[in-house]
Amino acid sequence: MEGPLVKIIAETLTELKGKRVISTSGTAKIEKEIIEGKEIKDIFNRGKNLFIKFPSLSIKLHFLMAGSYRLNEEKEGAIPKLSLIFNKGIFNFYGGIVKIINNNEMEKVYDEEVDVNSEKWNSEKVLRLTLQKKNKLICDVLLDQNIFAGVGNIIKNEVLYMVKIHPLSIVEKIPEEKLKELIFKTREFSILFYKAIKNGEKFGTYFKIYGKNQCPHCKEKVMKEKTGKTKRISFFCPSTQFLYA
DNA sequence: TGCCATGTTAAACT
DNA sequence: GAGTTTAACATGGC
Repeated sequence: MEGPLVKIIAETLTELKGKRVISTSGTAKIEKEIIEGKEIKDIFNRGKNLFIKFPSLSIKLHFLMAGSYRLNEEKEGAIPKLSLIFNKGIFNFYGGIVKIINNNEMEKVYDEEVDVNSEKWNSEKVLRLTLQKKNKLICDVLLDQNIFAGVGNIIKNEVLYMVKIHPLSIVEKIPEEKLKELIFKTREFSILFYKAIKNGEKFGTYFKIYGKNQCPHCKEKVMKEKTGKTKRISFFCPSTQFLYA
């Protein structure tokens, strides 16, 4: 699940703010008791991570591919990883990963300035961090959550296609202006993605290359292969997208 | 029905 | 020790 969707979930869950956790349950191997009796101070996302913030510590939820949640109901045939039980109501989280981290660490490790959907997104910082990965493949760098928090495999493929850069291009070989264009496009597309889902549009409405067979630009067959260290699938058109190598 | 994938982490290797 | 590969997790969709 990519950043824009997690942001929407975080916004949906803000109604839990101010609620006190009466008890907890679930299969997650964490010290759940530690949050019992505590009040939810905030709910927000940083990239793909969803944070439920309590005084001094936070629960970090990650949806991975197939995570989900239910508010005030159970999900049929699934066992919660974590349930937060309130005086009135319950929050259930399924699949994914649950962790408890302290708030100092949260602020230190999960930088809002690299979150493609954050108001504090800082393009100069993202450029600086990207340039440090000079000999890496751009397809891998785009998935680096310390630089492009919230960007997932779909956004990766779409933005590379939009700016016509081949996924196997090497960072230091890409002209800086072109790299800037790519960086701004990750932001632009992530916001578009967010707004589309908010407006109830179908998931995938704006995809041009992800999951496609034919390049919309030159009509050639789209390549589909696992690329880079991350070995995630890249959909790309070798004719339309230039290989900087 | 079986397999893949909007993803990450830790263990097991080399 | 560093780098790479595999396994595990969970489930909707094709």
